[in-house]
Amino acid sequence: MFSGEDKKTRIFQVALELFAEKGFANTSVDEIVDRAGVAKGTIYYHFKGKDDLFLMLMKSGVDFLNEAIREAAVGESDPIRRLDTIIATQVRLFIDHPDFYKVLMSEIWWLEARQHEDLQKIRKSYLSILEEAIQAGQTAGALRPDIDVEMAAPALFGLISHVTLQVVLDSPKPQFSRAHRAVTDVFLGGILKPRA
Amino acid sequence: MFSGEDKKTRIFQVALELFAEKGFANTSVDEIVDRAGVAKGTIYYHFKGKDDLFLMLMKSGVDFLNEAIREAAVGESDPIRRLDTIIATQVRLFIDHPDFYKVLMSEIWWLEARQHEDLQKIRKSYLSILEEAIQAGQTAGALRPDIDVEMAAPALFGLISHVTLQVVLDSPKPQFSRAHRAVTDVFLGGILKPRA
Amino acid sequence: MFSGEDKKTRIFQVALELFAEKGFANTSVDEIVDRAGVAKGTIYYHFKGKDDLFLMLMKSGVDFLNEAIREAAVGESDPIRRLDTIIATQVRLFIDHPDFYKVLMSEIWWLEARQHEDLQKIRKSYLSILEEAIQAGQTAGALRPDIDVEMAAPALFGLISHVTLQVVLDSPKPQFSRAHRAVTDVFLGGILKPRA
Amino acid sequence: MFSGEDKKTRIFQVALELFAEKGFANTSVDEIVDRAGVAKGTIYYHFKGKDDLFLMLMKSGVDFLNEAIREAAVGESDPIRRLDTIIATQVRLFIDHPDFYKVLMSEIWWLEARQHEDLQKIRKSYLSILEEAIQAGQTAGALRPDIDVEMAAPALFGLISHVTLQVVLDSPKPQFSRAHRAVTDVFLGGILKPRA
DNA sequence: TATGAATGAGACTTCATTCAT
DNA sequence: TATGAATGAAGTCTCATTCAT
Repeated sequence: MFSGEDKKTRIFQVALELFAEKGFANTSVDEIVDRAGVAKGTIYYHFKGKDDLFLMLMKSGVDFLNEAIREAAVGESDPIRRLDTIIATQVRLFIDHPDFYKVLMSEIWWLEARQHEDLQKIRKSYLSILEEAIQAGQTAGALRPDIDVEMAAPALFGLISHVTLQVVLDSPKPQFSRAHRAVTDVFLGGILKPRA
Repeated sequence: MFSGEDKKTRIFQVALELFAEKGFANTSVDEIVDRAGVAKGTIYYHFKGKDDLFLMLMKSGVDFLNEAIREAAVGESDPIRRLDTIIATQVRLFIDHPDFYKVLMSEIWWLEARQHEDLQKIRKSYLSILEEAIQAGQTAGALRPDIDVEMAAPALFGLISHVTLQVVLDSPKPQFSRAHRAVTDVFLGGILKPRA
Repeated sequence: MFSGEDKKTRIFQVALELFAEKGFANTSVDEIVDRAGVAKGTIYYHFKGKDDLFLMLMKSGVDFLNEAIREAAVGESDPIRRLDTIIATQVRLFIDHPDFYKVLMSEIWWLEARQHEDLQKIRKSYLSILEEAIQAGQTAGALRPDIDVEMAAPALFGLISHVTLQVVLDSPKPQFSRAHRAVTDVFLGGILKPRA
Repeated sequence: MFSGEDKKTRIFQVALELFAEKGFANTSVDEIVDRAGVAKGTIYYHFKGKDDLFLMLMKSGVDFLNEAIREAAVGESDPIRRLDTIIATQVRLFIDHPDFYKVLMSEIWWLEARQHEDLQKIRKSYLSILEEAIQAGQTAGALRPDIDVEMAAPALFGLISHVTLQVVLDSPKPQFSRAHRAVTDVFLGGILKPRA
């Protein structure tokens, strides 16, 4: 016997699982209800529809990410350490919740084309967090002054997500430290050998 | 009246357009034939089905990319300049064919889950080109020895694709040079201010 | 907080409103409870189901109509004035409760096909009131002897309902007198110019 | 083996039958395809959906009615005979196609509430044919000058439809002449005994 | 007397695919 | 080489109804 919140939560979890396994479009409502062990109507009692369920899922995930990053960065006054903390937090989340980010990364390309203005906004708000942190570092004189800040934010995002994807695909027990090091090495230091 | 090859080509172009606009799953065969101005059966005369059309599309695109990169890199013996050439080529292709890469970037996350073993192979072969180039640079002593080469390849890929996406989204006339500079700046030099 | 009777009454009113706005089949129980401000179960506490609610609604409406007509006609001994009174009463009711009659007029065509035997009976009983009144007038020699009485009753009903519908559709403040005059003019006198 | 037109026609006929038997809302697409002996998709190949099928049905029926009336009335210069011809034509059509008119009469009440602006227009255009004919008779001095022409048209329509309904319900072999006589008797002459 | 989460049958619709021409 | 009417499995969603509280 489950309370109402339990069933809604179960649907949430199962939907995320399935979307991550097969993608949004290839997951049917039937599959969700089968695996969740609820009746078909229950989905439609709790959500407006499949799209709505997806939107809620993404929203709550991105909100969580934003919150986590803000929280992690709040104590850091040193700009570089703040940036590093943000990176670490995000890598950690990607590795802990690969399902979610797989779905997000896949669907992010169609955000404009649909009615997902909400998510679109959230994406921008997320990028702007990165942007601010980079900007702050630049203003403080810790980062190269010629860096194109507007580009650096999506660069960091792409970097993190693909490195983490690789790590997740490679090993059953994904290593946080390897991914984290790879990202910071490349992003902060570049791959070039520093000239003496 | 079109010759057979014309119709097949048209279907190819239109399919790519639509997949890029709405995603693979959200594009129906009806839409493709409508916009292409051919009859429904024509698709099935030229391709085994929708999946086959998609696969052909991706295959020809990635083959083209590989070929272009190989061609561009062939004359360069200096490892850093070779890497830069590869980056430039890829940024150029991303900007010239955003439709194709949007689709590719979206579907890349499901490669394992489906019957896309072919594409999976192609992805690996592509990453290995990057990997080799980086490895060569490292061996030659031009790159930092502590770089995690296996991670650097996907890192570069994510970096390029997201920076280019940003550039494409931002302006109707996407600027190659800005994207290229951003990628090389970050990837090669990192964002940290070099210590004097 | 409403007493039980209040809620039942509210459901009645709201259901009639909605059935009139959108038809029986296009009105969902959810809509009724939403607009009535009661919980879903409450409908099923007070009524056996949606059909039952509908039946009760129609029944009470037709009963009311019959009662009103009987009451109005009771004092009239002159057959023509009695007929006129019946017409006036019905026109008045149609105009005062357009919602109800809209629903009735729409559903009347399916009486046979469904389980609405009750309503079917009621319809016949209603038509027979008209028939009796016409018959009485004919017997008394006030009406043309060649009138087909069995046809005249539905004729009158159709006449009244459609004239009233027109009046209701035409103006926000439907005019009783215009509708009444039109019906009696046509029904009693016909539209032909009397021969001198 | 049926040609394409045959299947579409079959769907048309069967849909009308079923809508007349059970009403629009109570007829499922499954029932239509079952009785028509076609596949489910065939409906959606020929029509946009169930609503569209219904609309087409009503449209073609009302068009036919309008055309028939116009054709019948065209030769008649005498206003009263023209009116009588119109009535006769309509009664004839009602009796010959009771299915269609049952559906029309039932759904006509919800025309405003839906997207049926087309049908709404058609209804008005139909009423205006009646109105013109009545107006012409009045202008020619053949009809009572005090008749409210705007009301007389819906009056005639309601009269015809309900009288015909009665005739159809009463007997398996509906009698045209009885219905026709009843309508003209009432509408033209009224039921009052002419004063000497 | 009243509630509302949960149900599941069944509704409408989509769509990749086939096949006779 | 090309067509397009036809298909039917599978999809999303609605909704009257139930039941534990």
